[in-house]
Amino acid sequence: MLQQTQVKTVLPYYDRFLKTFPDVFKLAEAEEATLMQHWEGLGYYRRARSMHAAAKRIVEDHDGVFPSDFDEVLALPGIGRYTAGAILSISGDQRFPVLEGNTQRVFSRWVALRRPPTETQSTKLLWQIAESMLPPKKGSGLFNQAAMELGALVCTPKNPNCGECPVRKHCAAHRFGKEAEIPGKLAKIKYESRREYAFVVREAGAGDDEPPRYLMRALPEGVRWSGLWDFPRTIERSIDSVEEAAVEVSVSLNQPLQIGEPLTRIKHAVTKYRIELQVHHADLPSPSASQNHDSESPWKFVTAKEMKKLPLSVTGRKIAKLLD
DNA sequence: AATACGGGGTG
DNA sequence: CACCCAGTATT
Repeated sequence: MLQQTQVKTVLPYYDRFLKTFPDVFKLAEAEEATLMQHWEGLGYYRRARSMHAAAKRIVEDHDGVFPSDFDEVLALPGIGRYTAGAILSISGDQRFPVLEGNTQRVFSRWVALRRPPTETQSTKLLWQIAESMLPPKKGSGLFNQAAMELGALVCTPKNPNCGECPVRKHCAAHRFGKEAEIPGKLAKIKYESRREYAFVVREAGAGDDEPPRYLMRALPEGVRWSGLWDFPRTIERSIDSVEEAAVEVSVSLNQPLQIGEPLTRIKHAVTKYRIELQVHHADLPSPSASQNHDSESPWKFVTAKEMKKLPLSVTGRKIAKLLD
């Protein structure tokens, strides 16, 4: 959960997660949708799927006991060098270093590294530094956590609080007065603006006493928000007009889509993309077609109440709230 | 080596 | 708005 996500953000998720999945067996046998439900809003959803796969493998290959061998931990899905080192140093005080956002910055300043820390050579050097600074025998877990905590609370990206830093006397960046310029600037991200469209398709021909149902589907493997549910929407490229978007969505629905009134406009960001999502109502002109989709189709009509129990993307959730 | 993957917090 | 977060997997 903590990969690329601030501790403060994770805390409430973590507590709920442990209550629902108190051990590796519960996690392994859970439905993926249940897992995703608990992950909703955290982002980087592949982490949840990887964790699920890892739990299954721990049950199958390790008799339900988390491995203590570095290479076996590293081999688990979703676990790289950082996470393997963090787990083994913190849980068993094994002597492995960690290098992540915080320690990258802390050690870059420590040695006054000129180059951006993400360059291959820098990364190699920083891992060596992290390893060399570990206490020789006991205490690697405590050291790693302290180093990360120092980065999170004192040695911050902007306006580092060197006056409070317990190790400032040994920090090369501070000695040179270069703490503001180090770590070196990363290559500037090229942001890309996109316009995308979503459609709220209300089921035609439902009785007046029935709650309305809306078309949704779970995103398939290999696309954004894989494993989450969402309304029909465009994805993967910018689209200029609602008409063009309707055609695109019609293809995936395998039936024509009649554009209705605009409902809302949601701005959000996915990595380098800044997306303006235009949301329209829409109809399926032939009611029979809306009921007779084949069993291969992922699309389903869902009530607002049912949406509350499905894992939705954040934008999907925002739209769902408007329908309730 | 570059890119995809989310969403929220912060200055 | 730009940058960053207790990164990993894939191309």
